[in-house]
Amino acid sequence: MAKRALAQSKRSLAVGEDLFATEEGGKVWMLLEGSMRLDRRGVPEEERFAGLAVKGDILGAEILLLGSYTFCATALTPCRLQLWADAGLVPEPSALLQALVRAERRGAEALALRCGEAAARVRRLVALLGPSRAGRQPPARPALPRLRDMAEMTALTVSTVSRTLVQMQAEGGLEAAPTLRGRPRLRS
Amino acid sequence: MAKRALAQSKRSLAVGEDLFATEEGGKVWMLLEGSMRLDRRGVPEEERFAGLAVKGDILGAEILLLGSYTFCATALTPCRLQLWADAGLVPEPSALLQALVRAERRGAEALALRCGEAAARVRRLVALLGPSRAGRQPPARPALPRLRDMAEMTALTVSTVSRTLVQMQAEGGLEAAPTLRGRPRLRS
DNA sequence: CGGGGTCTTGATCTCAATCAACCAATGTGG
DNA sequence: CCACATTGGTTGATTGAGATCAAGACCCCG
Repeated sequence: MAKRALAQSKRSLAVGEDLFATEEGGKVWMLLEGSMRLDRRGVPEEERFAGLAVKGDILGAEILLLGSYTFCATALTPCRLQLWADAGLVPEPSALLQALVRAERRGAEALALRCGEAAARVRRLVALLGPSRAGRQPPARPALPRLRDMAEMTALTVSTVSRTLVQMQAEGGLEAAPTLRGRPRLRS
Repeated sequence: MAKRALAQSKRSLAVGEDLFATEEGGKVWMLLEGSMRLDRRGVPEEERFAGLAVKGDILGAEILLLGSYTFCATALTPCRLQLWADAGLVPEPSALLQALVRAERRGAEALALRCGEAAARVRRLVALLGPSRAGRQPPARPALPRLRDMAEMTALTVSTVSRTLVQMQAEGGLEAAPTLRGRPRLRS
């Protein structure tokens, strides 16, 4: 069983993939690499975006209390995850406290993505999930999410985000953005 | 000591009062009545608003982990609070989990206050902290926060919020808003 | 009474939404 | 292998919702 648990204790997601969609086995994950968005299901399109997760954040903790997931978590960039808790593996109080603190901080940051001018918002967003700078292996994939996602997070439109990014990298604000140009996501 | 603890286990706040400003004794509170806003300190005015708390939410849990408060909590409406934890009184895992779930939910709601048209945002806001409807004793004070606060939460301006509220109560959308007209806050 | 805070209201202007093409990359099916 | 559909990104022209600027009313307090 130790072996089986180990085998299932890691996961990878491609851009656009959904963490909780397939499996309903109440597991809680920690995000090791990449960034994800949380969405409320069954809400009118516009106001679905419910939160953001970056390296070290906890996803799906509500399953331990409620027995079902509140949000739907989708990969913004390629992600690696590690099992953090499930019904048989309850986290320690200090770990829970840490998760709580991180959740509040992340909430504040997500809010800040939605005030000020368009350029400032986009800049804040890339700063938030940008630190792929220090990455070792050259990131084959562009570090930025799709424009559609960035638009929803910042409460802007795709057009505006595109214009802003173009201008940013013209001004050098985005260090030679790794050609985040068009290609459909690879589905399973 | 039991008596002392009891004596200090409740607190009340008037509109505009700050929960953590005076006392630095690392305590964690639960909001029993009213609503509060969280702010990041030392941030350029605009993007300070960091979160929202309503009845049942936990405030200041980070003190247990970090030893200092991350946010500053200010009363939007008159508040009553109860001691929830401190250095000597650590909460149970299930309570922590509950706090985490509530924090995430509240974060999502705060985000939703910043998308869509102005009218929709204000409507969502009053719906969120509005349920003073079912209140027993007639609320002497208007249940709504100051326009300044509502403006910052919705990322609108005071002018726009005012215009929106006026129109809402003209259309009956706000059931006879209890004359939320001008009066300076009462400070301590 | 004067000062500082809150709310209201009007006039003007601007930033980003909207509408609409268009290009590039991918995958699909004949 | 090539037409085609689909998805993601870019760009231009126009428009409108809300910001901005400004003034005034009201309330409270020292």
